[in-house]
Amino acid sequence: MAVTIKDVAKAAKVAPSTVSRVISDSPRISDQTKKRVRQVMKELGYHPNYIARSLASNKANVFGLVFPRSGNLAFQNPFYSEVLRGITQGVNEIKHGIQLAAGSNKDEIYNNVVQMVQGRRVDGIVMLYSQQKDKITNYLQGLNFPFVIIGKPFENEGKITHIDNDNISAAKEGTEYLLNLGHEKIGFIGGNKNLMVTIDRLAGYKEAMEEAGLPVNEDYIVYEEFLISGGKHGIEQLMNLPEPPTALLVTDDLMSLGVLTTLREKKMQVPEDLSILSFNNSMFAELTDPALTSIDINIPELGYQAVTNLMAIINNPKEPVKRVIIPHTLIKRRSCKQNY
Amino acid sequence: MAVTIKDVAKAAKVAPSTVSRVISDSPRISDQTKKRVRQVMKELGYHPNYIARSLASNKANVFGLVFPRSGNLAFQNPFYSEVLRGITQGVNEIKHGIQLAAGSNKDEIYNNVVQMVQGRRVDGIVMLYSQQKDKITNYLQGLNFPFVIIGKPFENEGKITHIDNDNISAAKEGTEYLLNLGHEKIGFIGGNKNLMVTIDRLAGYKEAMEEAGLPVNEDYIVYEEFLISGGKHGIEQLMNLPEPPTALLVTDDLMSLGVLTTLREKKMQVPEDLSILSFNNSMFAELTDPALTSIDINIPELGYQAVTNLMAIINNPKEPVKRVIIPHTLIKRRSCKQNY
DNA sequence: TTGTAAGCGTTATCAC
DNA sequence: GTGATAACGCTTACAA
Repeated sequence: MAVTIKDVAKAAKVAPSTVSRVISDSPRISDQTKKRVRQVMKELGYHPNYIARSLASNKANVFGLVFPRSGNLAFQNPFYSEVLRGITQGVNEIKHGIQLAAGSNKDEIYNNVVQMVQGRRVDGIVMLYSQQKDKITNYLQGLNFPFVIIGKPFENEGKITHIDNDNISAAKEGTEYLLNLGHEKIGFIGGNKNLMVTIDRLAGYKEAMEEAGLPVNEDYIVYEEFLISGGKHGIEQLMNLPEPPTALLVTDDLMSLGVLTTLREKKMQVPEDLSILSFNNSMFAELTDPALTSIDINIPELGYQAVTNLMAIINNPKEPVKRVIIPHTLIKRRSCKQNY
Repeated sequence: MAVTIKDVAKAAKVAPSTVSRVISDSPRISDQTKKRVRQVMKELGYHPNYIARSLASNKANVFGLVFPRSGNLAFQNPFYSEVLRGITQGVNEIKHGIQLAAGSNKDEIYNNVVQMVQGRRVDGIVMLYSQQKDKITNYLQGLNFPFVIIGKPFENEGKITHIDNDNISAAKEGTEYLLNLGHEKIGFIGGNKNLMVTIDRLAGYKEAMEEAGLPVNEDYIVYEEFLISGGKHGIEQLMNLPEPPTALLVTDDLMSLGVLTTLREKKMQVPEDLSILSFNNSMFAELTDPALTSIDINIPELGYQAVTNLMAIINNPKEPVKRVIIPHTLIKRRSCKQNY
């Protein structure tokens, strides 16, 4: 069996509680004893049993991460590895672990979350997506369990701390950029209709169109998955219109990749025949041909802030609800062009 | 505070131990009591505290996953989301949780692993990569802690259960496919030199060349990261040779994407000017132009088998060491062409 | 500054 | 079949 606090206590000729205090570096222990106890810990190769610690202190020091379902291929989007990078950095700074809730369907993930939460395996949850009428979100809220959302909550926006971009403004600015290039027939390829990110980006698009005094043509708006294939389907629909758009707002780089591929098959040139303004500025954006003009949303920072804010909520139950907005930047590359 | 086993016991007028037995569906409890206790559990909304259970039973029911460092962008490779899909399925079937060890540098990840292991937070570990002289692998082996590797161990191959493809054969078959198309000047773009997958695929490539009686030109062999940029750098080097190859073995689809992009910039045609045989058959493979001929290695199955075999090791300490080989398939698309 | 002892919510080993 | 009760390894009043 492994070395316990008692073994250390015995060897150092102190009480177990003293060892515990040394571990937590309590100021009420003399430097001398600390030194001695630490020495013994080292000699015996002691390592705290976190499970026992969790039980006694009622703290897991682990956060749970909720992914969209992995059957849904959208989960292959580089968004998740990038956000994970920020999360990883955050939890390492506060010496927390991360546990995943994932599965091939909604129920599986939901059960995962219930077990993490009720099983006391995590102190808080980061939701990596946000969508309408989400069972998990409702569950956590009902329990008043600490959690944050990356994205904008569907409802109770004022009650749930969330880390988001200002997607309305981002899409509005993107649209305005295209408008300024002289485009009027601008298409919109959104993600899943239930996702808040889709809803917001669409709103920004419409706002810009309306402010420019242009009609919002519903035929120009399509919804697809955040996937290469989504982009393919989306562009197919738009190009089949009697009067196809001259520019496109594509809400995800992966989709843009699909759009580009399909257009190439159709022997259409980007940006000569069609301008594309993409979102997320993932690693693909600068590697396509032409490189994509894309709105960078600083994905790792979304993850990092999620962790930081979750920790704040747990440490202080009276922590005010926050809406943290991560700034976005339009990265101009070569997929947009003046329209004459 | 939450409902405990004692609350249930009191309400059901039985002993806590009886409740515990009902939970584990012990055959020594009458159906009557089971029914009654279960009823009470439902009424009170009881959920077991897994932390307490872990402490008492000395089982975490959680597996740890070790990722390559997230600073290393290679971790953005779709390989990881795909392998996660298989792992997720596996752990859900056996009702286990998953905890991540990740970080921006080797030490961070190593510390993560030590904490998971010594902190008793996990019962076993899945290594999602394999490379030479890996500190973590050595640590786990020294402790005789249950773990499996996805890929081939650098050393002690006969002592570590691992889930792998037959990468030597895969690369050999791929090379032979190109040879049969009439290519003789075949280049090889590998991943990091320390990765076993690189070493094996290179070996297969060389074997095929030698068996065909062709010289292995070291200039034709380059090592890059499993990234789009890796592909770009790789192809740059090869095209700068006085006599560039007519066909390429590219050991990752993401790399192939980079190769394709660079070639397009250089106005070179695939497969007319250069044939490309790629690996992994990730979601990009069929979406590039031309679609990539790629060797499918069934990534989710690697993950699923990793979990299954890890569980077997934990359940039976005498479980024999295994080398599980997941079959590969050459998926022919449009990136390879006869050479005249 | 340190020690004693109760308790965290289970499981497991005895009894009966 | 079921009930006491002692672990599991730690934290944390409360004492001293």
